[in-house]
Amino acid sequence: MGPAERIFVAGGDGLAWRVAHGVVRLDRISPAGHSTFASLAIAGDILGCEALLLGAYTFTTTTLTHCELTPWPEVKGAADGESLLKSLATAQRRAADIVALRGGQAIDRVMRLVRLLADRAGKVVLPARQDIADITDLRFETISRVITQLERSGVLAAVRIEGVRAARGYAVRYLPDTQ
Amino acid sequence: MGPAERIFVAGGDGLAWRVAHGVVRLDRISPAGHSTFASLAIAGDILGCEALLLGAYTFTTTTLTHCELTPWPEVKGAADGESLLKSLATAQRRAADIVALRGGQAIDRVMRLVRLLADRAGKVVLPARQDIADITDLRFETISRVITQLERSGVLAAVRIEGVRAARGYAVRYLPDTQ
DNA sequence: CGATTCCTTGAGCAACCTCAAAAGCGGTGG
DNA sequence: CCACCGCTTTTGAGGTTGCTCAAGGAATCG
Repeated sequence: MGPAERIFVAGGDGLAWRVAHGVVRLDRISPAGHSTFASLAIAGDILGCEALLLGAYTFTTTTLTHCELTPWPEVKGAADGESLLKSLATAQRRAADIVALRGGQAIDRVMRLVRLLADRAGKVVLPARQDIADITDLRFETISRVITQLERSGVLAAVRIEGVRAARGYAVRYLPDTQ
Repeated sequence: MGPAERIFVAGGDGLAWRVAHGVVRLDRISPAGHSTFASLAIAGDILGCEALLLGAYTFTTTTLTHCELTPWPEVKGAADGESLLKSLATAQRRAADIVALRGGQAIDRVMRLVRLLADRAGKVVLPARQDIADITDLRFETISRVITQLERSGVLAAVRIEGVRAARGYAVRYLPDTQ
């Protein structure tokens, strides 16, 4: 799937998915109907497994970058206690990551997000400025300024990303750092 | 348990618990050893169920108010897929609540927390200023000023809380509101 | 090539932070 | 009972970060 595509909608029913590649945004929908950022899912995370029991998705999900999703569980009926518990533990840790993305100075929030999304080699395709702003609870103008600053200081460098059409990627310096 | 007591420590092993009453703080411990706020657990939430599978708690947990905890699951071996999945769904929603506590203006963050912690009747025992500050990513001086402002404007009123020794409680007006 | 959307940059302002001092609160021991 | 200690909370004054509003530039898509 490309960026900015809807995967499923809160309240609907359907399968669960594993994010094989890419970044997915989870939004909670208020009674009034407007959506607020709730969480992120990245490679390895499970999406929508609550629907297996409850028959309804909790969040509305949207791709923020090019994404690959695979049905979960791979084998029907294999959603046993152990795999669910592992999924729960991952979700808890991911939630703590997201909370951390909303604390501290603007530049630190953005760098924490960059590190969260970067692959081992330090390559990363960032979401749109407005999505980064929603994630970090900053304004998109602030995100723009911070990224400009990071480029000028050499922490981020624009690079071609192979295999992803029309996506501007970055190479990140100082990857192994303060978590 | 009283306030500011340690329940369990990240990396340790032990039982899982259900929060019957009170507010519990979850902290992630960095490799360097200093702890950062990760999440909250309130009445009904499950604590440390990841240790049932992994043999190690993910977070360090501390009580923020007077708390009652009960072992979970109530019946040994009853931690089946269904109850785990329900616990997972609750944890996801709680995580979204916490993320929301770190967005918007200071007064809105504090009020969102107050509403999250208040009981049906609108009574609430708040955590210490410093803990509220850690939760909302504000400074404790800011929390103090905001609470003073809420008292002066009549949104919060100091009250006696029955059955809790030496705890200053508040009554909250405007409970059923923007979530 | 025009339309739309996203991104960049600037200038002034408001919200929150920092630093500091003093007051309140709870426990301990004379 | 009162004096003292440590810790938390309150309050003030001034500084900084990030927000608001605005305008123009770049990218994308039909």
